[in-house]
Amino acid sequence: MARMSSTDRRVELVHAALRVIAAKGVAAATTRAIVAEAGMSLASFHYAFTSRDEMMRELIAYVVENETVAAVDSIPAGGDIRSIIEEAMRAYLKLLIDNPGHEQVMFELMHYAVRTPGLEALATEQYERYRAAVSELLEGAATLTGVTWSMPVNEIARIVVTYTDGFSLAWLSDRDDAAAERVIVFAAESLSRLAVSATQTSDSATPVR
Amino acid sequence: MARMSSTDRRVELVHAALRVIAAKGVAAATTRAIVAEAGMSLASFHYAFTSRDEMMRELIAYVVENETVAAVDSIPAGGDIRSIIEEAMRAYLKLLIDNPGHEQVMFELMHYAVRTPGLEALATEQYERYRAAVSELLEGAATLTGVTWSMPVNEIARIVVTYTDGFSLAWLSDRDDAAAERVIVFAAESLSRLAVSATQTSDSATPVR
DNA sequence: GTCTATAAGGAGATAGAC
DNA sequence: GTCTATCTCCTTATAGAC
Repeated sequence: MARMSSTDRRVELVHAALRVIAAKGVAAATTRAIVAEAGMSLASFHYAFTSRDEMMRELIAYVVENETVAAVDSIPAGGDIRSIIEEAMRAYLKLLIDNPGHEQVMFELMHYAVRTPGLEALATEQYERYRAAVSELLEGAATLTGVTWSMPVNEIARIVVTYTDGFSLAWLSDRDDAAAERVIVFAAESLSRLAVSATQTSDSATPVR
Repeated sequence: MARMSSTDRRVELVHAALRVIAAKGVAAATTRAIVAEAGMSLASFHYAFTSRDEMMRELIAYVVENETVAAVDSIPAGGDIRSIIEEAMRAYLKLLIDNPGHEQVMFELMHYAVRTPGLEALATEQYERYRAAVSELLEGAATLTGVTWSMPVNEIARIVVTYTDGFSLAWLSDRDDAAAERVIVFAAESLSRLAVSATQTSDSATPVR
């Protein structure tokens, strides 16, 4: 194996670990399985990382840093706010269906982080980043359609993530595409009620309470 | 240790395993940890079960069979349909806050089942049972308040479980009670729109689409 | 039926040659 | 820097005494 900077090696090992985890779960991501996937020797692992724990910390930090919701790229152009939300959620569902392993890894890593002393903060940060990404999407959609949100956008993002996490778990358990889409239709409808047409007075919208 | 029927021993070992998992996660539920928790010898484990895998199958089947949502017992008596839904969800949130380990175990076991060949069906069944329990609650609440549901109750139950799973995950990651309650307020509001006052004609209600 | 003792293998981590 | 070989510990599972 050619020489490689320690940083590159760390990144490569993290990627290999993610592939192993996606294929077989967190429990199967032993140092041996990881180096086999990366095509390295076992000693190289401990040359790059002092311990498996350190690698897992870096892996989760990497995921939290880089894995923002990919669906954020694809704001559908036309339509009203309801259909934009619906289409964005459908796009996310498609990602899930096309690559169930990926989303399951996110869930498993989140549980791992919550369980592991010293890593709890990473789980919190992971969700903050989800909400931040969704918030951007919500603001973009509002601008596009000329509405304003009747609630802090971050609060709405929390509801969106509640929906996406919820139907993702259900889908992972029963793989029922149609049922997930029905939930999405309901979700988009309920969320669009939080949008106020900018030309309306604010109390013409339906407040939540 | 007194003699004990093999069935009793199996049940006791499953309970011990659940305690270990709640405290330290699925990965920490080794046969040794389990028998230590149960106060048995290692050999007793393999007298009761042929393998750890068999125990895990029985454990998940046990959980799926017995762990229906405890909040179902506590339908709040007074109020309209919206406040009943809200109070029931608050009751569930209280369960979560009082015993986070329990709900986390449910999530982890679900992921374990989805990952393990031969156990996928148990994950599906777990969610079906959740929905069945919630469906009962929804029908009870509808009867109590004299409304009918404008959608199949099982579909509404799916949305309810989407909400509860979603805000449970978020709460596990950030422990933000107030944020969870705000989601619950929104959820109850959105769900109550699916209720049609029995004296109204059905099209006076707001359909989802 | 229940125990102690142990087999057999996989895990993380390290020593030391090159 | 990277490798092979190995250490030590912990895992599931079993053998065999009582």
